Amino acid sequence: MSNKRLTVRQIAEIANVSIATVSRVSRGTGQVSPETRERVLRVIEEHGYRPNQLGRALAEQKHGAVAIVFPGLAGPYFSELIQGFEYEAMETGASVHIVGTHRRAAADDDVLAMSARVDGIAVHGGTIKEETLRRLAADVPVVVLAGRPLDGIPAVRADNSRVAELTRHLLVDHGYRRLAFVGNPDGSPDVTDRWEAFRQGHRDARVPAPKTPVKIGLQQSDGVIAAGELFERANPPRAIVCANDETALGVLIGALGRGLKIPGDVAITGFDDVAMSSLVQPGLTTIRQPIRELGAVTARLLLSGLGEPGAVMDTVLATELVLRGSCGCR
Amino acid sequence: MSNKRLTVRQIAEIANVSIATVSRVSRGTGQVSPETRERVLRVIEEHGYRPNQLGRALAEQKHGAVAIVFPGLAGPYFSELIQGFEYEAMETGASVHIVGTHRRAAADDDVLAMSARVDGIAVHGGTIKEETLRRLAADVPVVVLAGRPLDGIPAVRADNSRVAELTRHLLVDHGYRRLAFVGNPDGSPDVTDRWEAFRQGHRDARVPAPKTPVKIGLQQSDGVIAAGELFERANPPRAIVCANDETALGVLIGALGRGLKIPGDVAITGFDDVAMSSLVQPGLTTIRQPIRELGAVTARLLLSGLGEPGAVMDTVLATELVLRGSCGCR
DNA sequence: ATGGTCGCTGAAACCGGTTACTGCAACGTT
DNA sequence: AACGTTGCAGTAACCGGTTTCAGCGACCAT
Repeated sequence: MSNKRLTVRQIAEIANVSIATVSRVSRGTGQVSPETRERVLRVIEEHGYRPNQLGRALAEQKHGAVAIVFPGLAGPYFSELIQGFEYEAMETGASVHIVGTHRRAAADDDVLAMSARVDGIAVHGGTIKEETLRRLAADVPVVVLAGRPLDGIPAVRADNSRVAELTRHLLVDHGYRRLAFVGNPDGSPDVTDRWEAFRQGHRDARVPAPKTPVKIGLQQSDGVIAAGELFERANPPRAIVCANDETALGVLIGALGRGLKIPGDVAITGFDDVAMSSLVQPGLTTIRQPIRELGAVTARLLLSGLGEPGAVMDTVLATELVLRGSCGCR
Repeated sequence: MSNKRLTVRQIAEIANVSIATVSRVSRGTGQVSPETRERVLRVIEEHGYRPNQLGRALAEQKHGAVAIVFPGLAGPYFSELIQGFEYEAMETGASVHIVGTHRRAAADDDVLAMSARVDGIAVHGGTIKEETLRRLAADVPVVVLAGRPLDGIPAVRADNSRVAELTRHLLVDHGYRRLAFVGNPDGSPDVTDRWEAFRQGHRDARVPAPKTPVKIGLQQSDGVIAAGELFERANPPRAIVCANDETALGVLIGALGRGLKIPGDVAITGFDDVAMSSLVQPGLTTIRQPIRELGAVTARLLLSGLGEPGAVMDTVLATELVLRGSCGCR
């Protein structure tokens, strides 16, 4: 029943005014006499007129939309992140495009093409090549989400260095030795930082750190796989620091499935503090990062225009150590 | 370094042709002599010209974009679904808008507003009011995803009736009595259908079905909560049929945390067959639905135009019973 | 030589809005 | 009475593409 939408000119004709006046009334700008406004409003109401988004966008020279680029959206982390971003964007009247690069061959090209459709793009750290990122930033405002600033491209991220504190806690407060790190530092800037902080924690405690991490993805199922590898070792780790809660929960499930006691046989920690982490038995010791806020701040930054002068280049949100049972506390 | 983009007219002037010719060359339509084409292409190449998306969209009267509306995107189900949708849409050159209605007060209005920005909208079952859905469909092509067709609005969904077969398997093949259903039929059409099929399975086996389900959300953490309720009952269920794998995994974690044996003390089943389900110990008996394909089919349907005549009104994708250890098999 | 066809190209209309500028009438000031 | 403001509304240009239609020269057939 899609009857053709009316245009400004038709509304103008019906209301017996010019298109300029219709536009002024519909967007509430400029001055219009009360009677005229009333009359035009009635006509608009009656015919359910809503200005065509394309015409408006072309005239205003802006899309009223932003995009968020991320690897794939598996797990609560990305869900929260995107919802935070989307909620904030919608609040400002901007719609949100998504581009998942996972499983896509020409991802970088797709991202570049997206620049023609939006007023700004948030790119999750580690999803596209630096070179692509630079070219993208030449076309449209860009913010790196969960990564480091690059050549004038601002970033929004969480304080990953707190993993050093967590590591120190395991080494010093609990006296554990033989820690393992689960996560692939090559995959994302976040994991790079956390692995680095893990090693820093060892240095701080003057304990030698493991040479390599267990390189694996960030999903719960990856954690289960990691558990398989770690617990089959001749000399399994006493404590496992995971790059995020998802993998930590996977490791935890893998451990429980093997009849291991947590934290008696092995301590496990994560990063994020997702909903599940406080529900499992024992509760997962982790580092809380404000995921939703991360997305929201990014959206705000993107939509605030990214003015040249004293622009914010690096926004680091505070994180917090959350001690529960899985590390041996309590 | 955002040097202003060149327009058709500028390219035309440089190449010494008319804007019509530039347009013809850039989009490869109409006939242009080889030499002219070559010359224009060179200019386009040199200046990195790419047609402005807004101008093009206005002229072509289409956005080149579709939207997907869903409650919230927690869990692997929505991830897969959206990725399937997005991948297929991108393949066709359409970009994807997302609208999460979770936590949003004016969700219905937002969805309606979105209709001005896209060529089609996929709405996940149960996210907006039927009335809104109807009004939406008056403006733009709509497909209901994981729900039933409504007044000429086509739907794409999975065969939920297989839950009856699963229920029969638990009742007859394993001889369990006292089954419980975890999931809220009021929340989504999928759960409504599965609850209905659960009762049908009881009728088929001539066993009285429980009066009410455990009304709870679809996330893993909800499953943990459901476990709390079920296992504290005086007469806990012998088998638990969950509305999806997420809650089933939550229930499983809750059961393991209480030291219960699966399937010895309690059998647990899910729906979806997400990655985790084959990794837990014991493996989760579930019903596999082609989530990705569901999203992809929806996108294809939306982008194929939804022609009037013999249009497909209801697409039901096949599901498959996957028997693993959690029901007592093996 | 004339008329018709074909291949190529350009002028101009169009998509549907926004807005700078202009004009007009009513009013107040000297 | 002449002149400057002020409030309101319309004309037309513009945003950046696509596409219809017409024109023009080359070629071929009569």
